[in-house]
Amino acid sequence: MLIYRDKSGKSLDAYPRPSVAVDTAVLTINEGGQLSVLLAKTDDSVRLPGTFLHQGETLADAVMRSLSEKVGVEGLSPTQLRVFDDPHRDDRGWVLSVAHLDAVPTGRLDLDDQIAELCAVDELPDVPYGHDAIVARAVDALRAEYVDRPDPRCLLPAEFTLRNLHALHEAVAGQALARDTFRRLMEPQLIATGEFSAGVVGKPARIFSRKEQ
Amino acid sequence: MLIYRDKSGKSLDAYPRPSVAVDTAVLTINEGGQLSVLLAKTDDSVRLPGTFLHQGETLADAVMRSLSEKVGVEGLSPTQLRVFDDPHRDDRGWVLSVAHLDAVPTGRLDLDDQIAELCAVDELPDVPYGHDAIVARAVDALRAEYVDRPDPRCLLPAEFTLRNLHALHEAVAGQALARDTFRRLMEPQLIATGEFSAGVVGKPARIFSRKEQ
DNA sequence: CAAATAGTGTCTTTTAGACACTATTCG
DNA sequence: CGAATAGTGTCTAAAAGACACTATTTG
Repeated sequence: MLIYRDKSGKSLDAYPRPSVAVDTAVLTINEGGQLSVLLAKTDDSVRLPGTFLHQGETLADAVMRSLSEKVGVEGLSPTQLRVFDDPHRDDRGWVLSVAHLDAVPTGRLDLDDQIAELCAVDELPDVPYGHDAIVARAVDALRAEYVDRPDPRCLLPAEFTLRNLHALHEAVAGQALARDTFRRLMEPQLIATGEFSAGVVGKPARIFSRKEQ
Repeated sequence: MLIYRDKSGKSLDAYPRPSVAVDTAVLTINEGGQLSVLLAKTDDSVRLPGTFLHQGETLADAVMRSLSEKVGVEGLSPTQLRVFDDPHRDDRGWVLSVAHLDAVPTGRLDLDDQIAELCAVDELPDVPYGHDAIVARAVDALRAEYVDRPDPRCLLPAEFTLRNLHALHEAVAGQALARDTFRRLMEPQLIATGEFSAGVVGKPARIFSRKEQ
């Protein structure tokens, strides 16, 4: 490894460096069909799950490690949101936090109530470290991803009806979406399996799957 | 300040920490009316201007400090793009880089050719450290900002004609924009000063100013 | 006057939204 | 059969695009 020295001859190591943390807003649809965020319970507060970045690790790896340890969910795809960089935001010292968004498939979380809980994003309690801003931004980012695509985060199972997809989109958007316009936009982006739903009242619905992405 | 210790009793300081740099894609419109990016010349390469984050400093401050030192431009508004976090991207050691976007008013740069140059974004040469990806992302972000607003980065002077604004938008978008649609979208978002342009061939054009943002 | 630019009016196409109607299932 | 849901067709309103026409200046 090259040793870098600046104009005054100091090496890189001579300068103070910040600790770097990752905090993640894990979004999912709760049992009531509401867009919700995963919160970790600590001794004195409720906050987003996070961890410090280890040497040789990417930010995405750190996010996945923290989620694997705290909620036992694997195989996600964290997306960076922004860096929170107020030098005094953390009373433990100089800590930069890189906020992330991730999403877990509907109903796939099996939480230990002692350490974690789901909270609907429009009923968020007070959380420390500006984590409410991270949640707001994560929700905006997820909404933007879902505006014109069926299910980019694979929140539904591999096969689903247009009704399932419509309900998912309404949960993500937080508002009612016109049925007709939704259909016109989504149907061309799906593959009809030829199967039909059964067992519930009403005409059986075509079952679709996602196109390869 | 509280001393934080983790489960194993170590304090925050006991863990290795990365150096954190900022790199900025400074976009402007060059004299030929092309969207261009500012590149800093070093002994052995051409790259985006950047610096290391100092203690007690925000990322935005570090960006503004580097631009003030390198190109003598003040009063900008850096926007975070993303963190580049490949542990081996920098051969000087473990360095995270936070990429930023900024924009300087058209023609306001007065560059020293020895240390900096403007380069049209669609004619970018090879640059190290994945800086080409930063430029691409900065261009996307700037385009998104200009899609539905007149001049959010104040690239034009305080007063301008619709023709000036149209030319700016075509430079940012990198493609021709229909005159009629552009007019319909922008005119309601501008304030007519009551003044008219003069001295060039053609009917004098109304002069507009930006609404307070 | 010719060339160049600004500004307005209007027509068409496309898209979004609303809504009605038919089809098929369960209980 | 009635309630519930799926799927299709059609009408209307809004937006985008195309284009022609008029207005006003310079040279």
